[in-house]
Amino acid sequence: MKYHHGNLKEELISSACIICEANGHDHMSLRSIAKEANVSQTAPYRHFETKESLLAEVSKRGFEELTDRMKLAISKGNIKSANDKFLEMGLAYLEFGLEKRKTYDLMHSPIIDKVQFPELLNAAQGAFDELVQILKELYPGISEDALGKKCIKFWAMMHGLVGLLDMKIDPDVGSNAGDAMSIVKEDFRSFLVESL
Amino acid sequence: MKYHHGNLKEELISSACIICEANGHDHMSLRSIAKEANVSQTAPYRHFETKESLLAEVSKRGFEELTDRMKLAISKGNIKSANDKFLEMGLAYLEFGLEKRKTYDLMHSPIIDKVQFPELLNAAQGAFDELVQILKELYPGISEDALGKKCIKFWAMMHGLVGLLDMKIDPDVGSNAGDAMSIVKEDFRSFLVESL
DNA sequence: TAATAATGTTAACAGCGTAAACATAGTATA
DNA sequence: TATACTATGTTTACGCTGTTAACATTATTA
Repeated sequence: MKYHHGNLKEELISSACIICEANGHDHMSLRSIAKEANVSQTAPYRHFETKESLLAEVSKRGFEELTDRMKLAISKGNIKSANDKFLEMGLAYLEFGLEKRKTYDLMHSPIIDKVQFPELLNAAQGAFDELVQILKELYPGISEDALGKKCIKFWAMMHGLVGLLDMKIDPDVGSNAGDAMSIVKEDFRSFLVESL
Repeated sequence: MKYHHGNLKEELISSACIICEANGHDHMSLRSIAKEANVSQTAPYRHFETKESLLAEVSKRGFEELTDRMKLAISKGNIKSANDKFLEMGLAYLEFGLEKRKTYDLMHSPIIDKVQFPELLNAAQGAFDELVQILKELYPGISEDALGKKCIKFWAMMHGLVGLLDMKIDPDVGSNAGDAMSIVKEDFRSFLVESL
């Protein structure tokens, strides 16, 4: 049993990522993460100033994965048109939000002030930039102003869609035709096309 | 100094509403609320099973206020067309989300399982129904299926817009033309019109 | 009037984030 | 190589939290 762990910081982060996605960030205690790493309850403080800064790291990795997924989605070999790229990217965003719902919640939780964590802010901006790029391709020659509005519109819509699925409000207006997720995923293409 | 407070439940709720909006729901302790009501730390447990159920009540009142604002917005005397009604309602939604940001966060926070609080679920559905009604007016004779999609689209967009403003991502794509809120509010009408 | 229900208090529990003081291991310098 | 320094761990302790159990007081009902 060695005194120094050797790779504690990394293990704490990846543990935190797992626990966060499993339990939600508000059911995740620093102490339990430390215990899982077989380390004393205060050991994390050699690597993170506060619990919040560990959560910021988890959030950052979330945005990095989201960015990766968005990039991957538009680089699939058989996709040519900007339109298709955009739709694939939107789907990738949605899928990330649905698959990693708890992490997604953390990423958008007000408990972490992104201004206080520049690297996190940067990671979030990275994902947003993917949308900007694809919209520039989709609307060549668009003015900066119009582009800004498009970005807001689509980012908001995608973010809103993910959020909607968590609300238990039935989005299909009274009928009981299955859960929101399947509806959205099925119809997402036509849904977005209509919005273009 | 009387032993029985007389109106404790109501006072706890309204205190909670205020503290929640001031500090955010995760910086609000049951004990502090009890103390503010000059009552012992465990007194709230005579009226609420858990802290969560008090928060559920706060959330419920949030949805009720949101619904009221949406109703009020479309009943202004000088508004005639369904189109205008819809835009006013959207603005009302946005304004609520921005003015009562912390409460809005609670209302959409995953820490409260709406299924566990039927009255809360009902209140949330009430707000959603306002959107459904105005969209039915806006698109007379629309199929249930198409209506469902419209609802999802606009609810998601409005919810997403509110969420966007909290993210520190600069939504105007690089320029520094002020904060997101003013941009969105200024351009909201043309923004939504474009989306209709 | 007596019993009961409603609503308050006090005391206590375990879990939490965090700080301070201390211990050990690895690294750089003389 | 010996020594100082830094990085990284542990132990202990503090105040705050949500919640439960046992008890006290008031209001209501039979």
